[in-house]
Amino acid sequence: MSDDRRLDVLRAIVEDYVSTQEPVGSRSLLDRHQLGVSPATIRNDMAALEDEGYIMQPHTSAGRIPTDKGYRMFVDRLATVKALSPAERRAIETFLTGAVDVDDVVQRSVRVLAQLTNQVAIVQYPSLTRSTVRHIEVVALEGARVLLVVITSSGRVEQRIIELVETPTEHLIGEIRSRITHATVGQRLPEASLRLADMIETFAPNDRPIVTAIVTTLSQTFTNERSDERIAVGGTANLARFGSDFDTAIKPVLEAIEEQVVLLKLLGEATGGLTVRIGTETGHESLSSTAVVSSAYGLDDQALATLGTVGPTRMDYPATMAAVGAVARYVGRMLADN
Amino acid sequence: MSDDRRLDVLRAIVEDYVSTQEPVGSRSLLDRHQLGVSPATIRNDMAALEDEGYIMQPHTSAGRIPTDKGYRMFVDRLATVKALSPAERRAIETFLTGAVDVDDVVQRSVRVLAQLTNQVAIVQYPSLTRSTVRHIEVVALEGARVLLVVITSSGRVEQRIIELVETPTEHLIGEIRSRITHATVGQRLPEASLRLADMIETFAPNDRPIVTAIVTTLSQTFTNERSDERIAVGGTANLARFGSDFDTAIKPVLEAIEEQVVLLKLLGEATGGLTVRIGTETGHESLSSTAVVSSAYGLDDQALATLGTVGPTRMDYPATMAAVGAVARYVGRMLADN
DNA sequence: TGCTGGCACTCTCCATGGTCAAGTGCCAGT
DNA sequence: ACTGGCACTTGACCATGGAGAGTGCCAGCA
Repeated sequence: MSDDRRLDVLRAIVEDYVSTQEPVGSRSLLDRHQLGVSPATIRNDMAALEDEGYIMQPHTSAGRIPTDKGYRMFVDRLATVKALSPAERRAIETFLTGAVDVDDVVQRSVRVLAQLTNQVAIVQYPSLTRSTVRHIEVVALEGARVLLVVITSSGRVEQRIIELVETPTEHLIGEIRSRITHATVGQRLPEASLRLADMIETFAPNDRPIVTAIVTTLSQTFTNERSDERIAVGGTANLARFGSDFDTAIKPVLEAIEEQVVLLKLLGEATGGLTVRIGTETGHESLSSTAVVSSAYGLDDQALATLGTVGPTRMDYPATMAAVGAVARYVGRMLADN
Repeated sequence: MSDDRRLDVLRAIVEDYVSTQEPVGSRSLLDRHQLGVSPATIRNDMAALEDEGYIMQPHTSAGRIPTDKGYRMFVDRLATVKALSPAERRAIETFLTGAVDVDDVVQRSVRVLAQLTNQVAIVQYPSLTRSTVRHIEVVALEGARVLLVVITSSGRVEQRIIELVETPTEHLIGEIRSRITHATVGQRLPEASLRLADMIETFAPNDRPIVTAIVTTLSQTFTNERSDERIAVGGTANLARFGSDFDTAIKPVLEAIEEQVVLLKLLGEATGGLTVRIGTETGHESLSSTAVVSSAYGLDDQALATLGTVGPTRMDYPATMAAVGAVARYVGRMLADN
């Protein structure tokens, strides 16, 4: 028995099942693919594939459907990369080009990704902790209020307003601004946070309460988990494609979306390239019929955050992977230009 | 035939149907409510209510379910206001108290509202056009870049970075800042935008290109539709309660959520108090089995934006209305304190 | 005039059972 | 090593036939 043909059969099963959503039998498989052998031969191959755990039967007299292991094999070794059509490339480009700020880039990418893949799209906002400080501004408002603004390398702007116990002199504000700028610009945020702490000592004891208040708030902003974990979700209407059983197929995904922490874990710390997590590989019981395709994006070589899609395990992997990869590249480029 | 009793029957039908989700017949209705009459009498009343369009039968030999008109009557004249439990009040309070900025207030309210009502919750961000300018900052960054920051009365902070054709002098920046501040602080944003336009003339011709660039960007920020229409959505997992038929019950709602414009229309320009839109009253064909409960929220008497919930028409109106009202009041208070 | 008990009727729901088609496993033959 | 053939399994589909819930209506009663 030829090993090659057996893998061809597996590929054919995955492709047919993905497009028809129905268990595929030996006959209908031959109708769609020229394998040059008879149904009986296919049946033997199928039996072997089933023994090895790549496919299974929903019930005795039905066709076969791929298992998670089967999809995994398909993704790793059988799928041929499907290039995006020029129209799709253009769609991504024109859609993203109009963005005016980081927020807008994220919103738009989530839309375009959902539309391209017909799945639920997730885009994580550029991580604060992985960015560097580009600019810091300290501005006195009315009374003892002070506005702090941080601009990061990815173009993200974070601001905080605090109320001091006493109104600072203009000179002090200027001094604080320039020393903070000197200490932190160009640093990664976590490191900048450390530098700030060291800086308090360099001020006169009288000024320290004010300096401490400002520095503490900035430090919090630098290491703010909440804003580091922000994500945008889109394409939830595509949940229709997940299956007809609401409780087992759709509800778990909606719940995961509500729990942003779960979503972030799903996207995972994709180190660089495309990551595909199939069924139980997601590490969540309730998402066993779900697959996640994700990719890091960033400026040049440096990963800023992650984006991806969530769909049923029976998805068109080559197309989805191509779309996720392409959007990740474009988003990275957009943020680099900024 | 007593009109009073007929309305009692309608109330009983609504209450039973909401809690059981099944058509209610004359017998089971008497089991749960002491109406002091026989089933036959109830049947006569039901027939009359059906003639008037308040209830209907899904099929000949089934119980009755309320029509949109029936729910409307219930909401307008029959429902007794259900006060929130102390535990619920406390939940809202503790949940919202921890918020650090406007963004956080909105995120938290959407969560608490979804949890209280077990429905899909929607909160519109405080409207820019209905706020006043509290503070404006113009800061020179490196090169010819300038950072503009607007702080509104509701505590919202908008910022924009622009690149000028030429590096402005520090003196010019200071001048621009003070004149803009003078012209706009305390004004509503649309009016502030008008004032800005008039201001350009007061500068020396040489400075006008720079002033114009800054003023134009600020003006755009003041009247930015995109950020005026931002909304947060939560509790989508509660869509499970909408019904079992995905395509007719759930998908339309998901699609409405994707189309933020539709959502905003749904929330509507609730002028002040609680607004309830039932079924076709939403003005959307596909949402005919959906009801929207919304309320404006704001500082004191001034409406800032709207929040509410989307649920099936067979919802617990008194409870939902109480929750929406309470959250709206708390959110208004939170933003006023700011 | 309004309420009640009774009765025939209608319609959905569900369990039953039989047929059909798809698909399988296996075996003997090439 | 592949193929054709055949017996077998099983879910999907459909018609059938109670059972149960609920109705409308009528005649009788306060």
